[in-house]
Amino acid sequence: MLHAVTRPSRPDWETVSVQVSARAEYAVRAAVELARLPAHRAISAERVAMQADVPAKFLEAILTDLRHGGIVVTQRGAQGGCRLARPADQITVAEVFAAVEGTPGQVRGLAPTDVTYPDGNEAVRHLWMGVQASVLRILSGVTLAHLADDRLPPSIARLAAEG
Amino acid sequence: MLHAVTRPSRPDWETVSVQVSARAEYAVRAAVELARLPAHRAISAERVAMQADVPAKFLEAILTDLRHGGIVVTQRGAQGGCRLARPADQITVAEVFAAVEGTPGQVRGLAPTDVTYPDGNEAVRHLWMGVQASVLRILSGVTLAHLADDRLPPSIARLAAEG
DNA sequence: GAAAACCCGACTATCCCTATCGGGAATTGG
DNA sequence: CCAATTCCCGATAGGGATAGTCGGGTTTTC
Repeated sequence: MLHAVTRPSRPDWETVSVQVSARAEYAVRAAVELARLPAHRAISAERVAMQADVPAKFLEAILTDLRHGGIVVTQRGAQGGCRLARPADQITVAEVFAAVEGTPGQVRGLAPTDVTYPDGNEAVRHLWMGVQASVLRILSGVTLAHLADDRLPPSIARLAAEG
Repeated sequence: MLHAVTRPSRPDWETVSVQVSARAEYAVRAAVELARLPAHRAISAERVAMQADVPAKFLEAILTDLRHGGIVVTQRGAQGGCRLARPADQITVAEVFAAVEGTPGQVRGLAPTDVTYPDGNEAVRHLWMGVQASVLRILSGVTLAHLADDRLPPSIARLAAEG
């Protein structure tokens, strides 16, 4: 028979799976490299791949997404390349994610607003929505300029330290 | 030539992919069903599966994880079944996740503390850690008792509404 | 001892993610 | 004009994780 042992609500083995896809991570790293260039200076995708340590052909595909998402602009031909479409302090990490993640905000393959829960189970859906909002809030608060300077807004740095 | 058009930092197409696995979702739903039982009352896995609308054999595997994680206790034999190991208000959703998610807190398949970034790119890693801490904080703030009553702590309900 | 119920390892099927390939189209410098 | 450079894009392969199933074994109760 078990007693109702009171456990700490956050034992140290307790974690949650926050998975950042390689695609998203590479996109951020690449964008940060671009953010470190002098304004309006373009460099080739291959050089970005080297500097950000990302497989070159894969990065090419990612840059296509970033271009479609309005994060970067590109220029073909000799002396072409790519650069940020806007100043680095006006591009948030959330926007970078949105550009590269094809299927946003999924709960079991469905858009969270579409998941139907029986009556009396709305709270579960709201919980997923809350998590999503929280993540979005963080990623919207960090710009490429922050990352290019290797810093974070204080509130987020505090969160990271608490981890 | 592009002007530096000032975009809103959160256009409405902007989302992030917060993926809740079927496994985790089922685990939470099942645990909530158990939380709604009278104290110390056990029911069979198959009935839980029906009530929570989860494939029966799959739930069996999930319940094994929950048992290993100390979330539920089970009793074999006729009139056996499973029930929560502790009062529902002492079990957080974070614990449920921890029990069922095999490979927690990954960034490209590595533990976030193990991902090495070149000098000057620590902020990126801190950002992932911040996201993770934020998610963990939310999931640690919601108990099965909350969900069984179909409510959330006010701060989290507010987050969900903002979504 | 039969029925109820959990227990568990093996297995399949499928999907998505990562990554690459090959060639085409634009641009520029000479 | 030509050739080098660079982006552009669809097709596709491989691998690993995820979802879900199967069959049979074990424990407990009536």
